[in-house]
Amino acid sequence: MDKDQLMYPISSSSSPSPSYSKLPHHLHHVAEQMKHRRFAFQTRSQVDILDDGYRWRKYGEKSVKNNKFPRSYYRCSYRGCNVKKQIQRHSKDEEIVVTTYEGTHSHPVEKTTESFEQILRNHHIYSLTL
DNA sequence: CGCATTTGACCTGCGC
DNA sequence: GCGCAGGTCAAATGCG
Repeated sequence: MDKDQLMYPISSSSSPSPSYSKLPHHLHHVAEQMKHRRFAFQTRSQVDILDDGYRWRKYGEKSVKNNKFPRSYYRCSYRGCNVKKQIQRHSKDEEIVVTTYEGTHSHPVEKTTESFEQILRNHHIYSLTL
């Protein structure tokens, strides 16, 4: 199949085009800033899927080297929202779940307001990186 | 039917 | 180049 055809719809400015080669350099820089808004935290939890109030659809899973647990890739299922997250377990301490968010939601939270703050409240945060 | 997940193939960047 | 690692696609499949 023709990958270049069906890759990403070139719609908004936030389309995750795999290459910025056609952009001027200063816009390249801006695009970089916008997209790589990412942060991660680690919690001690039996389940890897923490309810953060958003609806996610899983789009991939890859094995991680030196780790018997895979990493799961999710995308926010709100139409047009390109926020992603990945979840994996710590290689040394399998009780620890590492959740990484990337991007900013372009829409309000759909579920209850509690969800995300409850995660911070009910789980012990081991590390947080911006 | 309309959504989500599974899963192997595929892509891309990087080091050798 | 080649091979690997990380990331993504999409057809098949599952489920309410």
